[in-house]
Amino acid sequence: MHAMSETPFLIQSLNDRQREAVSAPKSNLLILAGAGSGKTRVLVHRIAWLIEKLGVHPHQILAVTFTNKAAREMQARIEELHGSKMPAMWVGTFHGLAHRLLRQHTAEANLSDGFQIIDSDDQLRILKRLQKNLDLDEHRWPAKQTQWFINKQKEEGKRAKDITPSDYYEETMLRIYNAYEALCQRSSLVDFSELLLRSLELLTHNKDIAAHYNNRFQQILVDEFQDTNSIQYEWLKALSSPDSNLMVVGDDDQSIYSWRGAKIKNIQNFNRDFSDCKTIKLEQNYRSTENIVSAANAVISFNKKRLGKKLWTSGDQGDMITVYCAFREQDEAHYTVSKIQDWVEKGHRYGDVAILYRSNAQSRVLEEYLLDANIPYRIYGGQKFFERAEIKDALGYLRIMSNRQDDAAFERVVNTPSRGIGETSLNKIREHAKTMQTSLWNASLDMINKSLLTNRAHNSLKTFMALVDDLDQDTQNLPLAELTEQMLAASDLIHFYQRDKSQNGIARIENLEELITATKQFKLEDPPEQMTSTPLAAFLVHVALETGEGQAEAYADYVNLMTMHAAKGLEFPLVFITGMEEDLFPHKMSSNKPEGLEEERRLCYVAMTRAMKKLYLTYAESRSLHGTEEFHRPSRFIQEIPKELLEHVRPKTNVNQPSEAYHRPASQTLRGQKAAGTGLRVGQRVKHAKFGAGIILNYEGTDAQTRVEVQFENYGTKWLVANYAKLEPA
DNA sequence: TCTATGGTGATTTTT
DNA sequence: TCACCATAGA
Repeated sequence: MHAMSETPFLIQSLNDRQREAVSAPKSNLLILAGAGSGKTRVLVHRIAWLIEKLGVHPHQILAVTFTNKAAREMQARIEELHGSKMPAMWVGTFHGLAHRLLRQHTAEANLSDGFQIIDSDDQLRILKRLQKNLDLDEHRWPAKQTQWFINKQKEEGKRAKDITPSDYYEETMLRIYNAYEALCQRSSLVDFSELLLRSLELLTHNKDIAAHYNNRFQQILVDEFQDTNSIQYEWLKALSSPDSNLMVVGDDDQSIYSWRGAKIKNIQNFNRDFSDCKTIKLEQNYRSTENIVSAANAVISFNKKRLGKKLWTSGDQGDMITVYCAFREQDEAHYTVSKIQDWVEKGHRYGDVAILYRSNAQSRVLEEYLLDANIPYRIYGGQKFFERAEIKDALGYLRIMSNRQDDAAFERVVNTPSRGIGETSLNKIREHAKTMQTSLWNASLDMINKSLLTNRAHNSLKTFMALVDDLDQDTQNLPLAELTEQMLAASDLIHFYQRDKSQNGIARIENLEELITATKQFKLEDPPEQMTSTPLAAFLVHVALETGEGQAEAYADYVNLMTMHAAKGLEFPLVFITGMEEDLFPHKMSSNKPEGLEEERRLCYVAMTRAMKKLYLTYAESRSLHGTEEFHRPSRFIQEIPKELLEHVRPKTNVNQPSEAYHRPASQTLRGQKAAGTGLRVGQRVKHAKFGAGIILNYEGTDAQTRVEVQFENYGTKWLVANYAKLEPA
């Protein structure tokens, strides 16, 4: 193997700490990897080292990530480094690997071979229906909240039977939880948290199976460890043994998902839970300029609960960090756009640029200005392909063709497009299914046999069921793409959406066509998918675990818009962090509790460390939020950055001599704007006791210190403190 | 079954 | 403000 001879060279290309991590003897390892410190590199090299130097067989390695993207990247880089495919190694996401375990042992996991995975949207629909069935008022018991409760319990490893209700609320939640568990079991449906819980139970209830994997997985590696939740931690414990080693890589300073159940404690207690553990810190940053690194360090140092780590770089000092104080969000957007134009005029790409914000709603104004300036952009984290309504409809048909007991799919498609099975008949079917303790499909069959429905519903239902049965029959031996095309035609879905001539309808048809393309491209590559009974079932598994992100054109040159959360793991030469305002960032929902505030600060650290060359922080003095004009102070995070790293910019607005850059937004956005706390507006005519008549050009500040700039007819322009100047409207 | 209207509430999101 | 929802009415 040529890889053997390459290894020394590759090792040399690492820094001391990285090399220490990669070449450590077999042991438990905690790698604290700062932003941009090359953690994926270390993970990948460690795997190569294990195989080539420490005699570990790929078969004995388990590598876990959070996202499919990260898993794919890791797999590709290992294979590239090693020089060949490594099918024996398990690389995947927590959910993907849990699924694989379950497929491998369906019987022991008490699942049928054809079990399918549902996403959170399906889960919510099931719960809504269930609650209606239980006669629970949807206002008093919002299904969203129930969903949250159930997932929370599962993530703590708790089944309905494990919980003793302490009040009426929990009692009710448990009733639903029980009904939900029963329904999923009956329909062979598994939700995301169930994948983990069920596979954990598989291991804890079957000592021999656990022993098999304990013995097999000698080396377990985990990426983004700071994001693991309780059940994922337990899951890792269950797969490891005293004879195996865990290498976890993470950064407590980048833990931004506690609200999703991630436990920082996992990384903080790792040393204690896993004996004989060595900790290595990767602190050299290869991404950003020194100024950016210093600024990020300064901000994060305000957090109290840290494992302690300080990034450094041997790179250039770089530019100062520019702080732009805008009057309004339009002004902020305009400034951002103009700086992007400057960047591109210097010969750089749009694709180098990221605009980050705390909440999705902030993207709108930015989009308007980008559109206006003809700058191509892309928003990350919109709706995922396989989550679109029309795609889910199509998948609903495919699912029920694959498994008639799938109640979620039945509900979705029985009357889509409408074929005369209304709410009344559906309720009867649901009722019947409930009393018979069976699926909607079986209940329908029974009702047809016993003629329990009105004629119209009877016939419609019969047609629907025949449609599904026939489709299934007729397409048994067809390739997936043809099967899908037949289904779209026979179900009338295509025609249903073709009738919609709007922009929206056209897009939906395009998406359905895209679905056919997806079926054409789908190959049975992953072993767990091979373990399903049919190619169709395999495809359904694939789409359930793979939401269809990131198929962006490889060399498309777009400005990237995304939330700070979505930016984690990415890097861009030029980064704008917008909306640096108190109550927006840190967000007011988080800033009351110290833990919340610390997480916001970590988010700021994450956002800042995305920037490689140049970082802009922008904020607006006033911003319309939920319909009202709000005034926010600049974010405290700006003040946490040492002054000497910052360069402040503020639009100058002088009506006589408008400065080129701010001409347009200034005149447009300032006019009519209220100078806070003064009762005065920009553009308003006023009279001063000494200076006489004038017009207000600008203002500054938001409290008792607010100053206004007035152009007097006979005395030129002056800045006056509004509270003292006694300006009268004229 | 489709459309219009009003009430409501409004971080962050992967699988 | 705006988008999403549920409900009512044609």
